Amino acid sequence: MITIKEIAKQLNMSTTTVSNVIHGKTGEVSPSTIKIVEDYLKKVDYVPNINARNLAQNESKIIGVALKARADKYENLLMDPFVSELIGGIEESIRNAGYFMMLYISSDTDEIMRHVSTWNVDGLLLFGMLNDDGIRVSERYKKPIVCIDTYSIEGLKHFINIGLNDRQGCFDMVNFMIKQGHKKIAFLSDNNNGVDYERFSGYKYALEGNGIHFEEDWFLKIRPKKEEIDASLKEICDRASEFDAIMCVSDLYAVQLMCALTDRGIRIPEDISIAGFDDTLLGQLHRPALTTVHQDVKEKGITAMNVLLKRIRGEKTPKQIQLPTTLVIRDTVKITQN
Amino acid sequence: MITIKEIAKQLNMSTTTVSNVIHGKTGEVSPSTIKIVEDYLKKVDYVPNINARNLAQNESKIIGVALKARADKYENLLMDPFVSELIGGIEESIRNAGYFMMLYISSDTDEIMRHVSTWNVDGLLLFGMLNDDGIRVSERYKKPIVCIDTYSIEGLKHFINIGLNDRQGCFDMVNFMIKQGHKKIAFLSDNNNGVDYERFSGYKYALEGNGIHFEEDWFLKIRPKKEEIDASLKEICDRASEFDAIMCVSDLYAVQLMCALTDRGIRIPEDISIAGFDDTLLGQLHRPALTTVHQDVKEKGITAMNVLLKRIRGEKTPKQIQLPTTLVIRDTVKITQN
DNA sequence: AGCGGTTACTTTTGCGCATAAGTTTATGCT
DNA sequence: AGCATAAACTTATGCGCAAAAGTAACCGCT
Repeated sequence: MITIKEIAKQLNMSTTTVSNVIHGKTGEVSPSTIKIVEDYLKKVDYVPNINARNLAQNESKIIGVALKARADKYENLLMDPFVSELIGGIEESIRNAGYFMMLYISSDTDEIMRHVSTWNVDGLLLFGMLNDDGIRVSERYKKPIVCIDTYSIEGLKHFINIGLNDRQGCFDMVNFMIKQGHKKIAFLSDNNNGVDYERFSGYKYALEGNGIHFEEDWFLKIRPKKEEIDASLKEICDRASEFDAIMCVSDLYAVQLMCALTDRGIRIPEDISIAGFDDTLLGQLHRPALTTVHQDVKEKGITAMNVLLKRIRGEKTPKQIQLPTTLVIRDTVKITQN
Repeated sequence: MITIKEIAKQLNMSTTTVSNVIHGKTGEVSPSTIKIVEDYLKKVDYVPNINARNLAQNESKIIGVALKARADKYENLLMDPFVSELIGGIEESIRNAGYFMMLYISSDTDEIMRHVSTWNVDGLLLFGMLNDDGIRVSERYKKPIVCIDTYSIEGLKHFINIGLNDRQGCFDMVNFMIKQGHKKIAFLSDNNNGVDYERFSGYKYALEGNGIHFEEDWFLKIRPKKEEIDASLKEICDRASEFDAIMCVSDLYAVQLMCALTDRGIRIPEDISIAGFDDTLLGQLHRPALTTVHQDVKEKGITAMNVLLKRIRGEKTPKQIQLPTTLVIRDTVKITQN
């Protein structure tokens, strides 16, 4: 690996001159020298040593992207098309901005924050809730942090959040279902926090707004662990006849549920209607095609990165951005002709 | 960010002593001093500056993971569940080994190699074919490179490859279909190189081995671009009646095709049988559930990383590893009872 | 001639760390 | 006592780069 020093020696000049050419400080160097240096740089295919550069400049040009995997949820967070689509959008933005992406998947916020500090990354994108302990650790990390989909009170206090109008999205969908004559609508989720809680709230408001009384046991709790999911889905299927429809907190669950229902001969949407949330490939490529709440995942990733980059450059940004949702009516919610 | 120098000053000792404690060189420091330093380190939560460390040691503890996106194929490679599952496996291995993952998605091999050199990454994992130009550039990069799923002659000559018995997998599946009475079996793919070619070969061998003559127009070429895929799928559906079955080069295409067929009232497997390849979530969560060739994607990622790590440590490894496939018989290939 | 200012450089310093080389003190051994 | 040696340190150097500070030559102007 050739260094500036070596180049300077070969060309009989100082390292500063070479460095100036590299950084396009044309005012400092004569045109003829510039030419000489540039030609030589090209000839030897000079590549700067990033560690040296970062050490000297105290920056890293790295954006940390931390996915807080919930150990109980999936073996691999990336298995959810929602997450991989998000990462795709983020990666693209990072690259376009001339930064690099350090992908970090862990369930240990502390570990994440430690790594981020170690690497001196210029900014951090957090996906998944931060517990209060994690927030405490992150206090020490002085660079910008942008969260995606956080509803943690502490998190919102400390960080910028790029979110979604989750409540509204679910509200709209449940309203739509009610308008189609559905009354007994269950809600399927694996927990009652953060995003899931918001969506649940939207669901509940829609019920109440239409004079439908929400029964506690309409909240269908799914256990997502690999070894439990089948049993969990079975329980839910067994209760399917109690409901007109099930509002699922994500496409992934909606599709898993539909498979389980179909396997038991329960027809969608004739016997029961299903709605999802996220509008991922999984729902698009299912038959019947999933009626779902669309969010622009890629846009979310891009927005988050743009905000982060602005903060890195010291510009002001809103503290909170909520992206809109739209309904995508396909074939899993029974339509009433009128 | 506290530095070793500062710590040394506070404790009235030399930086070397502090450094020695950090690196566990207990032979060089008295137990009492170790205690003092360790306590202080914990107290101030010392985090080493990675750039300085790497500069001094000439290493980076970064593993580059480069996905060569084919610009024509998907907007986002990560959209394919196969890819995201692979990344998940790789990330886990990298983290367990105490390294970091720099994810890089690009269609420009040159750009990738340049970045890799810049960052002085300790090793590189390449997914997607390398053109000869890319290989030329990579010559300059002196550290280990492991490819995943490469069949490029030049690539195989220069790098380690972790692959799959693609040919055998397809051969087995087509044989199975023939045994179930299928005769006119088409092959669906978007190109005729690398992995796709291998799978195609397996398909062809199986036909020939069973005395079925392969007609050129049994190769169904799909155009994966977003704006063309629907038209492309339509053309294929229009020819569906010509075939007993379609062997698809990937689950993604298989599922897309099934949707297109279903939408046209063509029943699977009654009217036509479909088989996929990869065994991703997409096929598992489709109904009818996709009959497909299974590969352990996560295992592939882990294997690739392990080989790479061995090479980084200077250990010997095989130049080529081929993972096995197994058939997963579900519901999209019509079964003949006998 | 003498001065300010500009151009085109070079020398020097320091980023934070690891480590080779050097120093001092204590310990063991004959 | 004298000397080798080990233990427990410190000092000094360099990784490759960026940038502050320094220098030397020259130009135009009064």
